[in-house]
Amino acid sequence: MANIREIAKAAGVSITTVSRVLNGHPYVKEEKRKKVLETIERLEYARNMHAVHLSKGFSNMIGVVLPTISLPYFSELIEGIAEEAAKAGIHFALYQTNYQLEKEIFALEQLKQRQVDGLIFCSKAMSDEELLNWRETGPFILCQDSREQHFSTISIPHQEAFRCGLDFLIEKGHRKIAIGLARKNGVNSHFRLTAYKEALAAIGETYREDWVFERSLTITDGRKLFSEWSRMEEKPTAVFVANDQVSAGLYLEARHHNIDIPGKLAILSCDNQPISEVLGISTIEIKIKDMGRHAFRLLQKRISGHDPEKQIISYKLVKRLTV
Amino acid sequence: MANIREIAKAAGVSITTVSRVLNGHPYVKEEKRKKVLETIERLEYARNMHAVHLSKGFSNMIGVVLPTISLPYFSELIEGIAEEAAKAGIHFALYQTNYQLEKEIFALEQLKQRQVDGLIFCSKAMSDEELLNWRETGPFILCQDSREQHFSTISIPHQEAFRCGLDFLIEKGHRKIAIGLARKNGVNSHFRLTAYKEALAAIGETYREDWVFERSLTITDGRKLFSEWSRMEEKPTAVFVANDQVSAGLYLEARHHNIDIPGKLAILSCDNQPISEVLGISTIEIKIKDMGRHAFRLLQKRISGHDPEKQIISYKLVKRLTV
DNA sequence: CTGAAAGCGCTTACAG
DNA sequence: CTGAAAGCGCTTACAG
Repeated sequence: MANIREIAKAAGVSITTVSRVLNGHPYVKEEKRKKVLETIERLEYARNMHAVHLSKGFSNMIGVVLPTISLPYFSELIEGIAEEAAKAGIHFALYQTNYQLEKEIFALEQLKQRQVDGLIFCSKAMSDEELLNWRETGPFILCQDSREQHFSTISIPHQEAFRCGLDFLIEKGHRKIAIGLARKNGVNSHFRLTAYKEALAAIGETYREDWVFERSLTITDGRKLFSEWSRMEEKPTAVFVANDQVSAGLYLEARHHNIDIPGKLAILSCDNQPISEVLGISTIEIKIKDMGRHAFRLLQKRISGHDPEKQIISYKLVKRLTV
Repeated sequence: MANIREIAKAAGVSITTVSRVLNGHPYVKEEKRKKVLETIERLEYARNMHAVHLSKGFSNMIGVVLPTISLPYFSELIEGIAEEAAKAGIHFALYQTNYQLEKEIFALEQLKQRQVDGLIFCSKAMSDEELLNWRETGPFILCQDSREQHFSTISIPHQEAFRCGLDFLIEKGHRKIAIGLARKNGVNSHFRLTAYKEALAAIGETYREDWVFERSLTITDGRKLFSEWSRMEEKPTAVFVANDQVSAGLYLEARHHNIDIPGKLAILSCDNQPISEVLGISTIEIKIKDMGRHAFRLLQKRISGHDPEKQIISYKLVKRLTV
């Protein structure tokens, strides 16, 4: 395929001039510009971006690190990122980790090798302390809270939001409340658990470990959660789970077994995905797509040398029929 | 950041030798190899991949072109692609098009500029004829059927699969059957429509345009579909829709209005996502993730110079409670 | 406004 | 086994 030298020769100008036309520089006589453009068209020339990247030192590509894309939470987050990235003419590569540390390290190595200009961690397994070691490697941001001041973060105030949901349940008369968490060791789960313990303390209930369900992420997990609930001797009257997929599974399975909702079992979740609306499930709305959009802009700022900053995304209780 | 020259100097060897170590070439004295590795470690050296790509002429990165990632169909497809790509140590960039022609052209231009080594079209708006003009640009494959012999394709035999679903409905006594399609002008929709017309002809029913719902993709679309159904003077007794999201929306809304399913309204869809299992919706199972895996391998073959080939993914009728 | 030349950081025949 | 040198295809001060 043609390269810049051939274009220059064919158009009867210097390589420099071709490059100027390519990059939209001013100071090129209109006549020459036309000639060059014409030649490019005729020879079907396209720049070799590898050379451009080597020369310029960056690639206009960022990396998005996440456990899996098949959860609505993450695919919405990506949508938001993708939207802003497209506007800015920036590409992105996806690094699926399944929360495996080595996959996260792999992504960081890509950053080090300049494969990408920056990284967005949608969620991670690596500890903040460990990630701190990579600080000099290149710019990255987190879509979760961190007290580490060197990290730019965008997050939902999970503790506060979760507490808001718990208080709503309590206000509705519930005292026997179980919760479902996405991961055992995630940051978000940590904050939610804290909110849970605080809320229990506030109403004088004791914390029961068997009322904290873990690894609840999918519809299928929600269905399993119902089985566990129904096998319990002493049953919680309300279950507050991590996302609408879980609540959908739980709700549908419960309905299937003719459980009175919210009479016998109240259900609350987070996200406000379409499915929760169809099913009439009460939920805490989180604007995930917005978070993705902001995440991208935040990374852009870091890439262009701004100091780290912390951003917060708002949430909102959506009352429907399951509480 | 350190470059290969500094490593060479610090290790007391030539640049060539460092490169050999980096690339795992044989013929490097163990002693030197160790020394180089040590130096790399000490200086925290990482290759600048832009230079590697320029030198080698490829980037180990492919592009995945798709309308949106927030539909389960596509996110599963990506999962399959991602899985194989990770095994092969290949990255991928996502190009979301929303079926906009210029976005698809953009992706093809990236290919031309060597930004990616190849392209997987998960679904596209561009016609086969137009895409044919890009044949010389670089390797790409389609995840849909095409009679164009120059394209590698992997596909579900949509016409056959859809007919299988229709025959199942007919066998159950339905004659007034409506269908829902994802897009008006998609290839898949075309095949499904053909199957529909053939099935109607086979039972001597006339084709009614108002019984073909279009743009039915999401849960919300499924709910709308129910409203349309309920407003109809003459109601179809069965609706066969494009995916489990739509059938879920339709089913839930119908249940909400106390419609007897399948007595008053039979529902069938395609995919067999978890949600169809939870709701007990009959569906045609399509192994989308498998398709993604094979799609990646198919592209790999094209990239390494193999001739185009056509692959088919199997399907299976899953009988549950809605028919 | 224009061009010759150095530089980006690798890989890889080629010669030893 | 090893290294000097050419080459990948651009960009960008610098000098005019």
